Amino acid sequence: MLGSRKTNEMPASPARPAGTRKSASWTQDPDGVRRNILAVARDEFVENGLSGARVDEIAAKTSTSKRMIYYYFGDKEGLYRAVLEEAYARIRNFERSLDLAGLPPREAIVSLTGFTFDYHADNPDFVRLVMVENIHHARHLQSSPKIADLNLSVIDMIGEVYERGLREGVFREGLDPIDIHLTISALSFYNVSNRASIQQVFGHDMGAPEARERRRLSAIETVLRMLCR
Amino acid sequence: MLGSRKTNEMPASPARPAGTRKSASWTQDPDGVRRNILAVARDEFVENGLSGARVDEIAAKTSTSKRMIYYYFGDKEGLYRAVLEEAYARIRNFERSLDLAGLPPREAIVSLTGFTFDYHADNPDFVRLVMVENIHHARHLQSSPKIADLNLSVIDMIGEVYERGLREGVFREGLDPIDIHLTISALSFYNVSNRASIQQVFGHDMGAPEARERRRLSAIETVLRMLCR
DNA sequence: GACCAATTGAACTGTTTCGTACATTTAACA
DNA sequence: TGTTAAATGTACGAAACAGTTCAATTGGTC
Repeated sequence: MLGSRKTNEMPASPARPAGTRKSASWTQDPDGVRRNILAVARDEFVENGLSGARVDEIAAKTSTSKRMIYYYFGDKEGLYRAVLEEAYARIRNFERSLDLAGLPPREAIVSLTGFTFDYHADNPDFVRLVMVENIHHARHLQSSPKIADLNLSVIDMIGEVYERGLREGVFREGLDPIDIHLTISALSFYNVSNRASIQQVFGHDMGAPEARERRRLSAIETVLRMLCR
Repeated sequence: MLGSRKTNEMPASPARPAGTRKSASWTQDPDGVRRNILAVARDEFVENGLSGARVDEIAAKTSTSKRMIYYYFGDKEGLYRAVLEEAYARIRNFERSLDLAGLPPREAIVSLTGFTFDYHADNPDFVRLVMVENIHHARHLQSSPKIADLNLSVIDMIGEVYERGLREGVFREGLDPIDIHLTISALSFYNVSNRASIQQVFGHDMGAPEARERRRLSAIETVLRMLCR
């Protein structure tokens, strides 16, 4: 089975022909180099964790050199922090793209749960990065600015939908938006984060398309039942 | 705040007075030494992951020496595997202690969910170890014998209770015992595994007693609603 | 108290790994 | 075309680290 682990190649600059790494002539493309390093680094951190990842290995897989990693990111932790920030920026973007205000409460919850589930299933790298970060007690999230403010928007979104559902009489009272979010997240996260151990212990592959689809429907149903009267 | 990270000291042998590590005289207590090493190693692996943990550091924190680690466990991976096996053996024991057959279906599910939730909350080390193992694609669970058979019992237990609930008309049809288990696990695991990142992003501490209790009730309620007509 | 096997200590080895020094090349622009 | 600052390559240093060597000590047993 080939290509199960496809490395994010992404040439640093279009002017540097693929296969001719480190050729004599190149176009200045600091942003491309940065992105290239970040993509490779994410793969490595996701695969081996923070301590497990090797700077030399990352360097070897980029179109540039180890020198550039330190040039742009300072040190290994700086690189890791950049990877982490990018990952969180992405999911924020995703969440912003949701427009629940236009949907009836029930449909809004179905949509939110489905999208959240899919985002996790489609982006195991994000899930694994969050796992790695939690092993490190989220120390790097802490030292990183601009992460705190963003994700509160999800809670606000849920709060708005929940209020609406309450007024329309479809949702039951006494629920906490954070609790709702945690439930949706837990049901979306766990299948991906614990896929390997579940596979080993139960011989059940959560990644298989049918299993995933069944689990998706189950998650949506569960969240609905949690909310509705 | 002292003692938030209490190292499992556990002297290797009673005859070796605490504080007098490596004294001239000792009692033969291979099992005690083994347990001491395992306890310290678990702390280190749980705290730093497999790659992050340092054999020298583990050795320094035991009442014995690095030599003994290699003497008993072969190498770092062997030690890690032993820690992992012990952790799974423990939760198996816990699960065996449950007697759901004597309870009416609803109460059985309430009990199972509550106990599972509590076990995870009370044993963050187990949760973190499973996270570490999943980062490594559960490679060590695979190479370890005797892990597969044990946990199927939970599924059987759930299956039995579910069947009973169906016959008595309290549960709805069409559910899969594995799916039920995954839901209970997800709701129990996530709060612990992602506690640090949730704390950072939402400023909400899942570990605080009130938050934990609220979440516990929510999990039970959610599982009940998932199952009942 | 003598013997043997289990158990232990300390120093050491070879490798891995992060990070840097230093020289050099190149793009951009006057 | 000459100047300058940004960008890059190579080779190296120093520390960290897993695992080993070799000798020695000790407990149990007869």
